[in-house]
Amino acid sequence: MNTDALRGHMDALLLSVLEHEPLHGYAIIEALQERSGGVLSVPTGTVYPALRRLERIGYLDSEWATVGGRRRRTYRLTEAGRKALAGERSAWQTFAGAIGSVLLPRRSPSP
Amino acid sequence: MNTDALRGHMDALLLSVLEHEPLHGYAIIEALQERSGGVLSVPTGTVYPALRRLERIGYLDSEWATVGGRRRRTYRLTEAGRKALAGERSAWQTFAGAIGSVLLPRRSPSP
DNA sequence: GTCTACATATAGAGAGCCTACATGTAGACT
DNA sequence: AGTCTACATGTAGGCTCTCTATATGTAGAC
Repeated sequence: MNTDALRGHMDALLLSVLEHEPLHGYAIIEALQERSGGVLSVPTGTVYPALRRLERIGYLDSEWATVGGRRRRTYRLTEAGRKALAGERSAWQTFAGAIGSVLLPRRSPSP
Repeated sequence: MNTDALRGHMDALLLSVLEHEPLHGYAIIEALQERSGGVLSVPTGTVYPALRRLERIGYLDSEWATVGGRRRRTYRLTEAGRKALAGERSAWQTFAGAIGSVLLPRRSPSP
């Protein structure tokens, strides 16, 4: 389960994972996989550029840390990012509702 | 509500709309809009090429008709398209479930 | 000495959705 | 007669993002 279907939803996923705690890229990938019950395996070549893009547009900021001899870049949500997350969430609900109602229409209830 | 978010889900939408009756492009666009409660306004430049693509890979076939002096190309689901639709539906449910569980986590239930 | 896990990054390809434009009929209104 | 809107299909080109593949390096286990 892993096509281009993610397109347009990565931002929401990344912002959401960072909502309650700052994380570095590698940990974000693990968090996505864990939170989605193993469904979302997002490759590093997707996540790292996306994080930089989100930083560039002001939704994240980052700082370097060294833990156990390894360099990490830790990302945290900005205020703008927090607002964007709220927007992304409601957009997702609208979107998923719309797709759902086309794809999985409920039988008309007994009259 | 109309970004690139549709990417990867157009096939499912089109196949689904054609499940119970053949329709021509223009009518498909209207059906999508109606079924989604006005949320999905898919431009013609998206739908017509997508329909041709689906026909090329064997999920649809089409024939021309003239109704009230206007030419229509009516698309109908093939057997392969019907199978693909089933796959798209379950893929959507997996996908939406995964995104949902990342984006809208339920608070842990009282222990 | 090698392998795996941890950790980040970039280049290039590919897919497909969107904007804009082109074309044409039918019917209503002025 | 002329214009406007709804109906109806189609293509070209741009753009953005995701993915694959590759590169680099540390730490710890075996």
